[in-house]
Amino acid sequence: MIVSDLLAHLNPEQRAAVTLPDESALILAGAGSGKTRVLTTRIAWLLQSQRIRPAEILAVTFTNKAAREMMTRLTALLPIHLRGMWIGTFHGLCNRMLRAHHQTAELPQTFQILDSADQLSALKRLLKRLNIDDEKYPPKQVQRFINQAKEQGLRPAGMDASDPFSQKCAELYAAYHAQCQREGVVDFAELLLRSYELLARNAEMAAHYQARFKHMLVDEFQDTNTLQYAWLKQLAGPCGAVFAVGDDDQSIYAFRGANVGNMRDFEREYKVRHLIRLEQNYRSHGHILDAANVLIAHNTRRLGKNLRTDAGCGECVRVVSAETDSQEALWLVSEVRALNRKGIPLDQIAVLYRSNAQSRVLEHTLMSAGIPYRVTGGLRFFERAEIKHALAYLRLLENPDDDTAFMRVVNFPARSIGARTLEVLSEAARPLNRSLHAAAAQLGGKTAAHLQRFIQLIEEMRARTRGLSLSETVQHVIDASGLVEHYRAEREGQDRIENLRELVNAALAFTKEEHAEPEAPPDDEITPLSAFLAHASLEAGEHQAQAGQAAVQLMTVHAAKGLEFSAVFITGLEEGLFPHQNSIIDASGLEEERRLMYVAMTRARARLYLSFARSRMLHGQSRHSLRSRFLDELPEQTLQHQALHGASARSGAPRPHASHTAGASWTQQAPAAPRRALSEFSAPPHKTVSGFYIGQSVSHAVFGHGTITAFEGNGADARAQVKFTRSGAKWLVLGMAKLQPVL
DNA sequence: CTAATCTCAGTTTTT
DNA sequence: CTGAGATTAG
Repeated sequence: MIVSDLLAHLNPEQRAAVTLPDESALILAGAGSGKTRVLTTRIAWLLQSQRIRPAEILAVTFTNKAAREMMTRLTALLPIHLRGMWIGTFHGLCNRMLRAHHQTAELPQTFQILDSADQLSALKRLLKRLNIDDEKYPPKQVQRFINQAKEQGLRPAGMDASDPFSQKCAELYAAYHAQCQREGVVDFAELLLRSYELLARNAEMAAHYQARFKHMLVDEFQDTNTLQYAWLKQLAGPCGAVFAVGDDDQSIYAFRGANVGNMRDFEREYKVRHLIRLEQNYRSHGHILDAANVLIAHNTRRLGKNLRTDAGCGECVRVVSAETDSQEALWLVSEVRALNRKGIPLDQIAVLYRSNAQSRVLEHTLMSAGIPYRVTGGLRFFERAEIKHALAYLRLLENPDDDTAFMRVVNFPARSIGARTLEVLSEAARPLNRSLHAAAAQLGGKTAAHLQRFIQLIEEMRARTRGLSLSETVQHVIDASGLVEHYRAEREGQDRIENLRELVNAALAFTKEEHAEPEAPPDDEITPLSAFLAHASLEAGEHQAQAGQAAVQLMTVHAAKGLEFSAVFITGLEEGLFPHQNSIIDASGLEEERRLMYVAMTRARARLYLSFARSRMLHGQSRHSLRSRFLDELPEQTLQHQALHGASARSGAPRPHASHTAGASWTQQAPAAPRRALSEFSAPPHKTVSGFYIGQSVSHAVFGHGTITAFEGNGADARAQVKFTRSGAKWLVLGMAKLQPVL
């Protein structure tokens, strides 16, 4: 691809951004303005027209997905190899840097990365060890404190605590740090801070990197926190050109430490002469865009931006009021059907909500109607319990002193090593300042016998896996640890075993990928296992990717950022819910909620629905609420109102006299017979097994009423998982169970 | 040491 | 109403 061709396809602002001279610039990229395109084209332009070498470029993103996408697009664009270019997430790049300089950074070569859950359990262990009342110092709060401190670039020594709580937390920070150091582990924030300190303390090294990276490109700059910005500055040095792309109107992670102020600071500190606004929107139709523009204009302290489109006005934004949440869900189902009939694929329809709890009713209603859906969010692959168990064994192979991993699996599967034994062990380890593993070896007595067996098991595993490939190692570990055996005995264990097998595949795939990308740090030999473990920590894995089958997309507004859909439903637009109660109290919180609403609206291409319910089941009881103030901030001429009431309201709302569960009465009154629903779809939405299908309502002689949620096996072995209203989920052999369809 | 029972809180979460 | 986490009984 010739770069001039690429440039010809850009609009003037995009082109201006792509071809900016060798200096720092801030690009205000509105929603749907071709941000990624500008970023990748800029890199292509630098390489081809400016004779910049790949090794002189660093591009940083927040998510692995964004990094991958940039990589993919670049390789499609350019014939040359991108060897030497640093593209990745903040954490990924810091990891790479720390591995390369582990000695200077005072880390073991095989340091492990703690994810948030690991960090929390490490802290709990610490509190217990120090006999600290976790009522007074809740682990979660201590965790927050430490991470916030790190994100400010602070170490315990440099903290001046004003109150006793902070004082104690600072002490705990110090103790936690010592513990991590002893165990050879780092948490997410530590990756960044260590990397930052590495450069700050080694002028020579800093100078090396500063000279190397002549161009640094930053995606989603509005989401950077104080430490990430400091890291960038450190790496860029006085001469590096930083190309920052972001949108202050889409800053929705302030609650997590993101500092939009970085944009203003950057503008000032880097004396940015070129502030380019990308205001041409290629996604949404006119009315949708107008409505979003007017909404976000209610925020103060903006850098200022107004999106425009060449597409026509398009359809009006539909504002729908329902009596109850279940009526809202019923309406949504019928609307989804209508859209699908009109030819809009299900995966082009998104249902968004403010908080995860809201998905429940929606899921239930969609399932009863037989409409396939996919929920984004929830547990990801590497976060599943069985996977974390397997990884813990692997971590112990790599580093026996990793006490977090040790504690996780020392008694899993059960080996009769209980709380008492472990207390004794930890008591023994403390004065020695040794790891649990090391202390166990020296522990005598009969209680220690089981413990010795465990130590032996780990050592045996290490011996047996020496020389094996990565995937063979994983395979050996899941067998030898007894994990597979343990789950085989469990009723719900089949899925977990499946996931463990998947882990072996993941290891195999990882080995292949690494081979394709020869980007190992130059000076040190990192073991494949260590690299794989880092990969597992840094990339939690796709959100349960259901092999691309057409399904309605359900997710929180946060999760929808960066995505786009033909039709978008924003549900639960009620005061207290969206904007959320906890955010209403102060102006900045409210503005972030408004930005959230703005992000949600700008996901839609052709059709946007905004709905709210006057009463909603919340925490087990129905609550009345007012329509969201955001609805009143939209321009009337872009809207089209609809109020739901009457028959469907009654059928969807058995509330006032509901002594039986909503679920049971609901399903009986589900308006559409599922079989008819099937014919309404252009493509059959689900497969049938012996005449049954996922989402079907059935009844069983013993267990009562339920819904089919999954299938496995075939022929005479075919089994269905049924979620029973009263007795929970069960696997039933279809040939035996005599399930009756309920209409 | 496990299993059953109770209590209690209950936004959003790229790494 | 749910689900996690702690407490208590076998």
